[in-house]
Amino acid sequence: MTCWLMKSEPSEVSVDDVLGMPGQRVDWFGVRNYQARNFMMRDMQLGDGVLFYHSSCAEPGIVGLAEVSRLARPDPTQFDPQSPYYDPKATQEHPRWFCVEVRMLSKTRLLSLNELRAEPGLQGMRLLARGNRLSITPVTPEEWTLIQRMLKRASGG
DNA sequence: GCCAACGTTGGC
DNA sequence: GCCAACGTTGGC
Repeated sequence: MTCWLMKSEPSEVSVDDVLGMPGQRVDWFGVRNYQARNFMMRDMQLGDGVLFYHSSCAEPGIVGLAEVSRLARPDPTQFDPQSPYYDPKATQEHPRWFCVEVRMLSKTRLLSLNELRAEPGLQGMRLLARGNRLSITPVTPEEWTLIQRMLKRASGG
């Protein structure tokens, strides 16, 4: 099993939003970066673990545990002229953008970006790499295990 | 709002 | 294929 960290802006789709959706499932629409798309298209498997991360907000960090619940399929928003994610170069025959479906397993405490940065075992984490802007990044098994342990600890220390 | 860093576009 | 210009991300 591969694990992933997936960023979402809570003003668009928050962890609580997903928990309120049928089956606690959400389509990961709106990815418009080829690297992130390729992770979804080529690498994600059913049951892959997902760290749900809030970005572009007051308290960025991990806020939930989820899993890949459906394999990649064309992102419908690319075909919708009313959508901010509309892509005029995409066609039904040749879609450009794909999305997986993610199912929230549990809300966690906020594991803040600062706390992740301060953890010696996470110095190589892709999320924390200088200049990283990717909205989907792989998480190694070691990082995954360590983060599970951190989530069980109280925050602030 | 600022700005560093990165990705994409398009002329050549 | 190069690369300057531009747009976006995302923390602060």
